[in-house]
Amino acid sequence: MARDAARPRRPTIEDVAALAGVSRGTVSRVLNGGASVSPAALGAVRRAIQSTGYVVNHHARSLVTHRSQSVAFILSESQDRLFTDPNFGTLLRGCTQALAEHDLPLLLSVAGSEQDRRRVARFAAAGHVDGALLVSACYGDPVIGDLAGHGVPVVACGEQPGDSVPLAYVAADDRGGARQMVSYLRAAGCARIATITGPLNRPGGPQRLAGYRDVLGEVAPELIAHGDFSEESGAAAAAELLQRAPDLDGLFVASDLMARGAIRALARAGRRVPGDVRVGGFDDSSAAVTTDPPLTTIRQPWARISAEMTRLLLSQMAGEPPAAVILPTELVRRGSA
Amino acid sequence: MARDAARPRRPTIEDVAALAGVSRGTVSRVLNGGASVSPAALGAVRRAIQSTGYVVNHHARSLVTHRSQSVAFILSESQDRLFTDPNFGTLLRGCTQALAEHDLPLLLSVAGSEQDRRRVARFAAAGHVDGALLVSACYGDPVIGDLAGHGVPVVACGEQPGDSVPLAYVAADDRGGARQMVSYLRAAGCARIATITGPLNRPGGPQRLAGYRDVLGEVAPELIAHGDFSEESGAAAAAELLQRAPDLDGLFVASDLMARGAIRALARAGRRVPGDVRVGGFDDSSAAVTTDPPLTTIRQPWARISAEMTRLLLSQMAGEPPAAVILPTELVRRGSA
DNA sequence: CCCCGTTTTGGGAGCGCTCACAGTGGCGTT
DNA sequence: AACGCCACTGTGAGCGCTCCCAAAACGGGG
Repeated sequence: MARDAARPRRPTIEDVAALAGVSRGTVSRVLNGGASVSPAALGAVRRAIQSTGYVVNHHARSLVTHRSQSVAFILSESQDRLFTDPNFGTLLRGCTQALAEHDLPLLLSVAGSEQDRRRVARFAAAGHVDGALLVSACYGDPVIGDLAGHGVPVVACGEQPGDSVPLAYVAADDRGGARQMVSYLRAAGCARIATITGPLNRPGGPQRLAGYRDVLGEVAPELIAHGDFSEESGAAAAAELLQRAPDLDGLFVASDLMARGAIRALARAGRRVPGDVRVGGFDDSSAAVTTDPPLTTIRQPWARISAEMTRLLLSQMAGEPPAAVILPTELVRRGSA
Repeated sequence: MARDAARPRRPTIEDVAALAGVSRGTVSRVLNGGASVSPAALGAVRRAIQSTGYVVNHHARSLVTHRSQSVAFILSESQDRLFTDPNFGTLLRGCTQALAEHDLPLLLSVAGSEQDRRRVARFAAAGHVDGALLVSACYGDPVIGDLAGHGVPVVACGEQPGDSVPLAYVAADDRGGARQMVSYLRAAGCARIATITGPLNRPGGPQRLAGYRDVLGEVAPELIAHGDFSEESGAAAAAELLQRAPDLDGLFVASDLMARGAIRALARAGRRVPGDVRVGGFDDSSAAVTTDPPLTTIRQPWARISAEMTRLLLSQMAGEPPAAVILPTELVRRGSA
């Protein structure tokens, strides 16, 4: 087989040592930072590594260090909603990049079903990864407790309250962002501002509703409809709101994707945006620029979120206790409000 | 640290052996299929595994077997276009799932820059993964030759012609699909059918243009515009076409995302779809249902594509030679044509 | 009852690495 | 000149597993 011919035998640390005229130990020292290695030896080893094309064998190293040098990115979410939401992709990309800078490969685990979740938890708890980034789990997701409980460093995206183990997380200031948007709508002259919430058992859901209430106080229940962050649910919720409160003139939607659905539903009902109804979204995902008119929304700082998640994970892996980070949001004015 | 307390010492194969009253070797045999192990021993070992909560140490195993039991999913694409295109997500999800069924974790590598590509290639060639799924590389991407040349099993998504090493790939029948769509447009009465192509140095690009030409023969150059698969490029190309050939009444766009842009551009120019211009897309990605009107398009069988890619990779990992698979497409009628 | 072929089993060797420890030698002090 | 110190280097042990070979156990014939 060509494969065997092409891979005669990978050079080992011993080969490098022999070529450099030093011992295994010295090569190992060079590989791990080069402390207390003479300049001569260091040079020789570097040259030997170059000329043999040596690459460390992670498995051998991990076997003794007990660290796998990789982290899992766990997407705990029903399959279909998974990659339709542009936020996932943005986050995944950011984390891959941030981890790559630390030479940490990212293991992608999709845990859609309960069974998947158990499989993934077992895998991570078995020490196959040094830590995990957890995304979009519902509150109280057992996978979380399992991992953090087993002493695996975990950082979640979004707050995870009601969990016994203190869980590190990074989140945008959902509540504050919602306040920003609703205040903005009111300042723009809206008198009857409705909202479409996300699922209240998922990160971001309750906080954005709370922000809405912070500004408007106790609003009439007919002004609040619930979605599940998907585009279709946004359209359905908007139709429902129009039924219940035909006089609404402002609409705060808890995600861009739902906002896109809502705008479509409004158009279908003959309402002009922003003429009749001003619409504000949340996320500033790629969906925000594909609505007509483009969506005024709250920007989540995804790049910083992924960077902070990675930083927090690394610090936990280094033994620091779990921490939480809340990042500020920003209002992005486009055409819809 | 809590972490150390929670992980006293993971049970090893030796612990299991002791508890089951057998030797290491026997436990290992059970772990690897249980051939020539007496029923009594098998039962005892299984019970011991249960009660100790033993999980194999991949690193130790990999060290001796020289297989890492994981595969890389390499996205060789400029950063920004990466996750905006819903196709990537769909494919990634499909592959993750298909691999999970074989208990193979997926290592996600994003190789946006030339430097990234080298890093990723080195990583994969170093034997850290048993194989790689390659997505959206431009033709002649050096990363490909490197890997396949080093004897790493690779399966690409989309044809990779012009490469010296025979490379396994899975693709939808791009040319046939394009023919289907263009024929459909013509049968619907379109007399001046223009096209917006994808980049001609990327999988799918040239084939879809070829399919268009198969049906229409040598068309006037003003009917052909080029995009890069992104939504914006679709809008720009459509505007350009409208300029050059104001009388066009049919438009075949080589991706849904570009089609969405094109439809927006047409609307802006006052053309009604499908009244004035019938528009056909390609992909049937999630973008197809978010256009107005919904997009008539060619469905790429993503689920089968990921399944076939995985199957091909596994077969190559088992020593089979690389093969290619072309999957049929299907026309999906919606409102735009 | 012994012999021989066939399961089944035990355990040594070794995968490639890190870690700890025991040198080795150069150099400044007393 | 003898000593201690320090920077550096070599080496044995061992991480947890699989592989392989030889030994043990088991049966069925002769």
